[in-house]
Parts: sequence; C-alpha cells; structure tokens
Amino acid sequence: MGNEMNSIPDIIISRLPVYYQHLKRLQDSTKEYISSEELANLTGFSSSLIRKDLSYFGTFGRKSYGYDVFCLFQQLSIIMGFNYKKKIIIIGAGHLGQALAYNKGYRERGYQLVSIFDKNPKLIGLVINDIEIQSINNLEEFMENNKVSAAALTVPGGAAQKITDRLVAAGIKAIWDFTEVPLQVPDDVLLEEQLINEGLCKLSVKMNQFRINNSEAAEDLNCEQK
Amino acid sequence: MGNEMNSIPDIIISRLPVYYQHLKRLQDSTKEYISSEELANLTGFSSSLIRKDLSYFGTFGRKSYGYDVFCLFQQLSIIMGFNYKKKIIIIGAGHLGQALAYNKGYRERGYQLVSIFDKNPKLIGLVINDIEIQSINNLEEFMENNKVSAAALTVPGGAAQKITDRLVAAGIKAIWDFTEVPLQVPDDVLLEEQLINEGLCKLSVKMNQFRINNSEAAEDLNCEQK
DNA sequence: TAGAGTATGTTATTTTTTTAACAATATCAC
DNA sequence: GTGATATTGTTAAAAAAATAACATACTCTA
Repeated sequence: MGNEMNSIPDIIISRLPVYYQHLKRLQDSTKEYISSEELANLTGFSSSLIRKDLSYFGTFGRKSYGYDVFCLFQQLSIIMGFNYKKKIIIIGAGHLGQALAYNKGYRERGYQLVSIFDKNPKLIGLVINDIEIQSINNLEEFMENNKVSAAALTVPGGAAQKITDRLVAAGIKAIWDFTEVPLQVPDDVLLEEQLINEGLCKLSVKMNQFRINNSEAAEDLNCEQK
Repeated sequence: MGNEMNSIPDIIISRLPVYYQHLKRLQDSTKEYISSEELANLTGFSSSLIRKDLSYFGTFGRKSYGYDVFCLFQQLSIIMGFNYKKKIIIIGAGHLGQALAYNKGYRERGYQLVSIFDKNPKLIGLVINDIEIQSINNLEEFMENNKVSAAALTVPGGAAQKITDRLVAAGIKAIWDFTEVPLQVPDDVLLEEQLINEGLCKLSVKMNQFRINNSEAAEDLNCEQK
C-alpha cells in the first residue's frame, strides 16, 4: 500500500494535477467508469504508467471496468490535500496579482483567498473580486490574527526577498513565487517557483529545433571562447 | 558534439529556463566566470548534471575557470532560439490576458507582442501596454497580413477549442494555452499547456504530506468502492 | 619551468523511471 | 453456470536519468 512513509516522488506529484484536470472535466460527462487506456489517450501518459501512479496511493480500480470517475476524482482530491482548508494571501496587487485574485482555481483546491497586500497607496482600498487590497504594513498583524497557510508572491523582483523574509518571520509555510527571482527560505518553508515564462521558453526551443531539423542550417552554436 | 539530429530530451529542455534565469541575473553582477559547482548552489541541480546538460549542446567551459557568464548566457539564448524574432498574439483580454500583455518576458526571449484579441465589445479598442485590443473577428485577416508565430490563449474554457481551430486554420505554429482545457491540435502545431494552478496543487500535496508524516494520523485514503 | 591546484568534459556506475508482460479477477453473453 | 473478454495491480525488463569518478587540460605561484 504505497506510502510506507515519507515523500511521494516528485515525478508522480507532477502528474497528479494532470489527472485531476481531466477527471474534473469528466465529472460533467455521463461517463461513469474510465479505463487506464482511455485516461492514457486523454493525458498522453501510457496506461501502464497511469496504473502504476495510481497504485502508489492505493487500489482504486475495478477489474474489467476501470476506475469510477467520481471516486477517483475524490481520491485525487484527498491525495492532493484539497479537502483541507488553507487560507492564502496575495502579496503584490499589480496586473498579475490582480489576475490571480480572479483565479477560480483556489476554492476547489481547498484554498480561500483572504487578503491582498500592496504598498502602493493608490491600490490600497481597491476591491478585487470581493477582497479589499490592504497595506503591506498590515501584513504581520493580519497574519497574527489569521491562520494563513500560503502566499502568492507577485511583487517586483527587487522587493521579493525582503517580503519573503517578512512572510517567513510571520510564520508562512508555503510560498507560490511568481517573481522569477531565486528566493532563500528556511528548509521548513515550501517554495514553489512559478516560472511564468517557462512555456514561452519551451515553445521557443522547440520552434528552434524544428527550424534546425528542417532547414539543415549549419549550426553555429559555438561561441568565441576566451 | 551532442545534437547528432533531432530532439533535445524534454528533461533537459525543462532545465534550460532555470539556467537562463540565473545567468540572466548574473549579467548584472561583476562575476565573470562561474563554475558548475556555483551554478549548482544557485539552481539546486548537481554540478555533474549541469556539466552534462551543457555538454549536450557543445563545449562552453574553460578548464579550471568555469563558464564565462556572458558567453554562456548568449549560448543559452541561442540554444533556446531567443535570437529568432517571433510575433505573438494574445487571444482573450480578460484579467489574465491583460496581465500577460504587461509581461516583460517577451522581448528578451525574442517574442514581440503584436496584438490582443477579444470578442467583448467593451474591451475592443482598449489599449494595454501600447497594444490595442481588437475584435476576434479580425483574427484571420490579421494573421494573413502578419507572420504570427505564437498565440497565448486566455479565453474561457468553453471557447478554447473553437478558437484553437481558427488559429490552426489561420496557420499558427505554437500555442501557449492557459485555459486548462485539453486541446486538440494537429501534430505540426506546438502546444504548451500552462497549468496555471499547478503550483497550488504541488504546494497542497506537499503540505498534506507534511501533515501526514508529522501527525501520524491514520490515513483514510480508501474510498468506498462500488 | 615545474608542481600544486582547479574545474571541465566524459566515461562508468547507480538509481530512477518507464514500458512491457502477465496472472488474477471481475463482467457479460449465452 | 461456463467460457470469452476486459482491465486491473504487480512483477520483470528495458530505458532513461542522475550521480560519481576521473583523466585531461588549463592556471597560477614561485
């Protein structure tokens, strides 16, 4: 039964949101059961891999039927801890911070957006999706009065480490970082770097590869050395 | 010399943006050379892995010195194809689309944002970061007159596939998809799924793991079956 | 110019991850 | 019920990825 102790391999964790996404969509369909083979077609992972991933957490399938769509979705929610309620705040109410405030993904994953902070006086008081932006000066007091689990960090790069230190001092346990600045945090604070432009990079690499493969252009990848 | 032909392993591609990010920051420092060991400290990858990744593309280092910070950055830019100019458009001028329009990451990666499209008449004509939002009705005409390489897709899920089909028909070659809806595209169109909430999921899983490991709570991960 | 020190690029080894294979079990048609 | 079919969970094998090890080559000091 899988989790003897300790940590789920990162590679499995990275696939869980994909399973979740597809199963969520299937909730709206009339489909009651889904086989690993069908799930493979949807996700692009092999059926074998999917069965193995799921078996890491338990025995959810039904022989000759497949997986109960609703049950598996519930299980995934539990595995990912979505049944636990977590309060989240946004630090930095710029364009990205505001867009994140409208994110509908929080609730279903067990997060509740409880506040948005910024230092710009022009933004303070503004209400975004029912949440009032408040002064970053209130951060410590707010965190003392509210059990905040996580913070989305959307401040300018220059302010990132300083704010992070304040968050850590105030007892944050998880940071979702959009700043693209390498942050230092203690070992017991979870840090998730959201490289917002990663997708752009990957597309560019692949377009480039395509160009190279298809045009047989001499590769001038060697920089003048020394 | 690495790339005999064909495709860079995805696992290497996924690390390139991280190397890029750190080397970009190092440009601002006075550091002239960096060793794989130092880069390992910055990125969290092992020095051995870093040397191996880089050697996949060529020979960039200098024995007993390390890597020339500027040169390596340039090389990575070339490897990722940032030296090629690519026109990008945004489809969907909601909160996320607008936030993306302010993204400063395009230019340095060789992308130029050339237009934003939406179907909402209230948004059409609005200028975001010097780009005027235009009607989605103009999409095909615009693409005919402009060599657009990539599209960021930030429309509501319901419209995603339909718009994708139009983009494909109009000759798009790369889609950066924020809709969290599984899209069908032909084999020759690159699709990069940007699961915006992936970070939230990962944080939740890990917080959950921590809870389980530290509270020795009986794991009730078994759903009632059938 | 010799010798100590350093850090690469690459080869060898280990570990992790994926795929393939299949026995076990449940379903369904008859 | 019986046999044909389907699909799991798991074990075995293969492939991929990461780490460790090290020979090589460059630098610097004296």
